[in-house]
Amino acid sequence: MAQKVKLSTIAERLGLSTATVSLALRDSPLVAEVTRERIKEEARTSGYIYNRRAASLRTSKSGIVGVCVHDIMNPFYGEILKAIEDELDRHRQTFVLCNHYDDLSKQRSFLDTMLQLGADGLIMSPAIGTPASDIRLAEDNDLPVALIARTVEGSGVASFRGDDAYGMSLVVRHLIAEGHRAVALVGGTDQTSTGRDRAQGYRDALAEAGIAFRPEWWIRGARSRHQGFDAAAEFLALPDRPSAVVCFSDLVALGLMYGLSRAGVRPGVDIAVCGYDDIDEAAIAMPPLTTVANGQSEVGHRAAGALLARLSGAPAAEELVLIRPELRVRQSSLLDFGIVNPSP
Amino acid sequence: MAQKVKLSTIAERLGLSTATVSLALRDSPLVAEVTRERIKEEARTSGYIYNRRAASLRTSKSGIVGVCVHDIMNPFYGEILKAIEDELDRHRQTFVLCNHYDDLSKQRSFLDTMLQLGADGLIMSPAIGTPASDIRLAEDNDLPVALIARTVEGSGVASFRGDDAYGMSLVVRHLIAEGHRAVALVGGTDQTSTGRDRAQGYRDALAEAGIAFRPEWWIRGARSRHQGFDAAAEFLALPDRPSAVVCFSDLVALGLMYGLSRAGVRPGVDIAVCGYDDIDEAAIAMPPLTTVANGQSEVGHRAAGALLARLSGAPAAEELVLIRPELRVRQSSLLDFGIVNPSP
DNA sequence: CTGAAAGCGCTTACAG
DNA sequence: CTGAAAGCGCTTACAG
Repeated sequence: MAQKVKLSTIAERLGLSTATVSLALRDSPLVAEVTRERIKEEARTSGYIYNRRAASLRTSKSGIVGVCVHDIMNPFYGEILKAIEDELDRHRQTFVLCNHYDDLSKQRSFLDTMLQLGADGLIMSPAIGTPASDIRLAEDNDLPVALIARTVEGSGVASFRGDDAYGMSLVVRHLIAEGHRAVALVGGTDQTSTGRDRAQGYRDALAEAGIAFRPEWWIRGARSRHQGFDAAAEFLALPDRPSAVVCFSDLVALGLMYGLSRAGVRPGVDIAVCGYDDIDEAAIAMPPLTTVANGQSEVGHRAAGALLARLSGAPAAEELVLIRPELRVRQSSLLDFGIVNPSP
Repeated sequence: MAQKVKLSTIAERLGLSTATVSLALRDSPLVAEVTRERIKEEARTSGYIYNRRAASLRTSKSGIVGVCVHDIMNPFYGEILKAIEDELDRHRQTFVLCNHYDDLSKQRSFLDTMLQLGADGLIMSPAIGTPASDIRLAEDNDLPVALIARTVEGSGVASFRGDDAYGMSLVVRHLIAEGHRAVALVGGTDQTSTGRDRAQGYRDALAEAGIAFRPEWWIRGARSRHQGFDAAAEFLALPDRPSAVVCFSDLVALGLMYGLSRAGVRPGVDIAVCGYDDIDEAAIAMPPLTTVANGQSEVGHRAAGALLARLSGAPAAEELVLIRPELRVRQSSLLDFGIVNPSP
């Protein structure tokens, strides 16, 4: 390639100083209109590339926001990420994405990278077991953090998520209202706040109806479609098989429905199945899936919005923002659903 | 926060020069073992954060590799990205991800950002209509590019993808062998190399069997699960409804199967359906989906590997690396599949 | 084995 | 309205 064009190249060619060129390229009114145009024209034709590292070294603003979640491929995060992306794009911030797969050292190394790159902010759904000190490390080094979906006790930073306990209680109440007394819970774990809160909502709704919680009715662990599929066997082996299941997430529910169908048990006919999150697929699934709309898009927008506000100087606020979820009833939980009937 | 610790802080405290500290932190054998340990200890206890912008400005290596695809939420890209992530992690490169959603200006602005940040390399699945000049711009500014999944004519850079024409011909031949003469193609577009190649494989296999291509049998456009679902209505409205369908992707096939089931047409019983990509879900779907394993993981590994090799000084090679796909036959294409029989 | 000095490409007071 | 100069925090020849 040819000799690299930099600010000083343009300045020399035009007989100006780098200060003037720098100001002009950023549209400063300090530079006369004509001069500004000449400079921009030269920058354009010479193929000048702005060196953000140099600028960032000087200004200690990088224009980078890091985003770290369990798994970007999970549609639950997908919708949050779209909202964040949208918000950051509008503010011309670059979006650096990372999966931590609940591996603390992977998350920590991402955090270190962000510190080293001088990122302006961080949005994260913290990995299981994230110590508050990791969050403090970022905050103490001028890297403001906003949490999504999960909370870290004692971190002292704002956190944005759906009201999982309330949302889960909505589904379970719905099933009870449909006449079910035996309702299983499939998936989730005690190790995340999401898992704990959703399980709590499940227990609360049972208790409210005077139904005793039975530990064997919670089949733990599943968080992916595949794990939901695998959980079907375990569910079907339960001694008094419940007539309804609520799942930790839509993904788990969709996998479970595949597993049940394969075993000859028809979701929406022989058994009521509900999910959680209301991902796009829920409405077109077969049968269409009853679930809880979890406000992912709002979570993303508000978290990004709050972070951007802090970047523009707003004070940090420790707050827990709970988005109110809504029940979406579809055929998977209504056992009279007239599913089309294949005969063998 | 306290005063920021930098190289010179450590140097002062220890009565050494910044040169020695810099070398020690990067494990240079030029620095005596004891000195090195003292320096590292001090860095650790003082909470020193390495400033990569400064280093990068000096060395013009950033440790960043940009990755830009149509949509990271699509499991097809998901598997490629996992492989790339894996490869880059091993080489301690930071992974900056971006969706372009086939929007050229979004892709271009990502490219500009990577140039400005001094990224070391770029892996992209180019947006529809990407001009070769965009790729040249990167290459001419010391930003090596590797293409995945799609090709850009005249770009002169290496490209890694499955052999889509061959793979699609495998599925169609399979359906013909199963006795089908009327096979529809659902989804894809003429605008991507992937779409063109898969459509070509479809035509080739028909021609080979002496079956004339009928334009109305290609229902174009669908590339997502939802679009596949929507395409079901269009397919069912065809005058002489074909007895089999191949889809542009598994996602389209899975959506189509939802749509067909809802209309009372049973995939794997009343109609044969095939996908393409062999994503995780294909094997557990109901019915399990016949598809083509497309080597996504190999595509990712090889593309990242080739890029990393260039970063370590290997010469650029314009080459097209075609991964050989494999047919995976499952029940969705075998009409005698004993699907469990819900009655209303 | 260690140090003094220059320089990566910007921006920012400060002068004029 | 424009310029000269310092400095962001590193690394890299070059000396010793």
